[in-house]
Amino acid sequence: MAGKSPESPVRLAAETWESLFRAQVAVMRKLQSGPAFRKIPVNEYDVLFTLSRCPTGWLRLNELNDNVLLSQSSLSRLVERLEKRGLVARMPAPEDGRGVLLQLTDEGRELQKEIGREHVRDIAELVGPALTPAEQKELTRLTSKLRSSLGPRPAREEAARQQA
Amino acid sequence: MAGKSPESPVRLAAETWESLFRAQVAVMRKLQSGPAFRKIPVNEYDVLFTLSRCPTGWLRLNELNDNVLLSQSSLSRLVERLEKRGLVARMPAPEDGRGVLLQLTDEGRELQKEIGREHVRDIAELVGPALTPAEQKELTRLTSKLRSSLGPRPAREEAARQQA
DNA sequence: CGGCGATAGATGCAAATGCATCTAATTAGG
DNA sequence: CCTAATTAGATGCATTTGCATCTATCGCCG
Repeated sequence: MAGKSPESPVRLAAETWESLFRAQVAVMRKLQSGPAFRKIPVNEYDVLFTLSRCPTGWLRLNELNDNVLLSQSSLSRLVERLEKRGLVARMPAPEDGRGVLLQLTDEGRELQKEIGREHVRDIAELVGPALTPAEQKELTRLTSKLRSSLGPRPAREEAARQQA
Repeated sequence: MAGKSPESPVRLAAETWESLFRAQVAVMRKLQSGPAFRKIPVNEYDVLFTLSRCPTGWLRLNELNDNVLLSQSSLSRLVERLEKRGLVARMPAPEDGRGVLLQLTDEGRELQKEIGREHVRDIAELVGPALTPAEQKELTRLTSKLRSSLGPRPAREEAARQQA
């Protein structure tokens, strides 16, 4: 027998996902219970964060939906809430009459920064002691590779200018 | 890649978490939309899975709660639903009059196995092509290390004095 | 023993979520 | 051009979720 495989590829992949998933749950649980998220739920912060990272400042609702683990309708209403609270602004997409563009308001940007600072500090306290810098870099590399390999971009011609 | 930009430890940790989180979202999104989860929501499957992995077969409700990203009350009702569907059975904990023990019913075990098979296949199709076996092992190692470093067993006595 | 704070779960209720569906705008095809 | 098929978002409605609170039990200490 040429190959020693104590573990099948299928089983290995399952184990990898299991471990990744549990780690995410464990970290997220700690983060959620921290003081940073008393003012705003994690999902809503995530939207503010994604908008803050958008180079143009404006983002389409459906592109936002790729980054969040929410159904389209839930995201629609979540954004509605954020708008009602004055944290984001909407405008009809110039090139597509169906679309909606979003950006942070000044208030939204400020709140994101404020929460973001606390959030980043909490993360550092959790992840920093757990992994060496080299391990963190490797973990980043592996998760990035995994992610990019999943969604090789829906490859629309116009999609080139989305985000960097 | 010259190490030209000296990244702060805080920023590195944030980047690591960001990447881990996005990867998890991306994978979970694909898995959820797969055919395996038409019969049962992911959260509910996760409970069945955790129970199936329990060596004794019985698990306390509060221990279950550590594995799932749900509030205590939501888990309570989720289990209530599962019981109503005949997938899990409850019994009062023998040593602790407050506690509840859970185990899979035969039907629950069968459903878990059925979904589990599809689920594992889906995972393999997503993760397998994305990372080499060595990379998968390394990712497993890093996420395990991260997780174990976070929750080094919330010793009951120590846990009380953390909250204030 | 008896009281007191802490822990395990359950429950009322308001808010969030998802599914199915609807409308409007874009694109494809004759 | 005009019509069918597709896509972006919004909305009605039932289910699920979380927060606050409640009950019951456990553990501790005098």
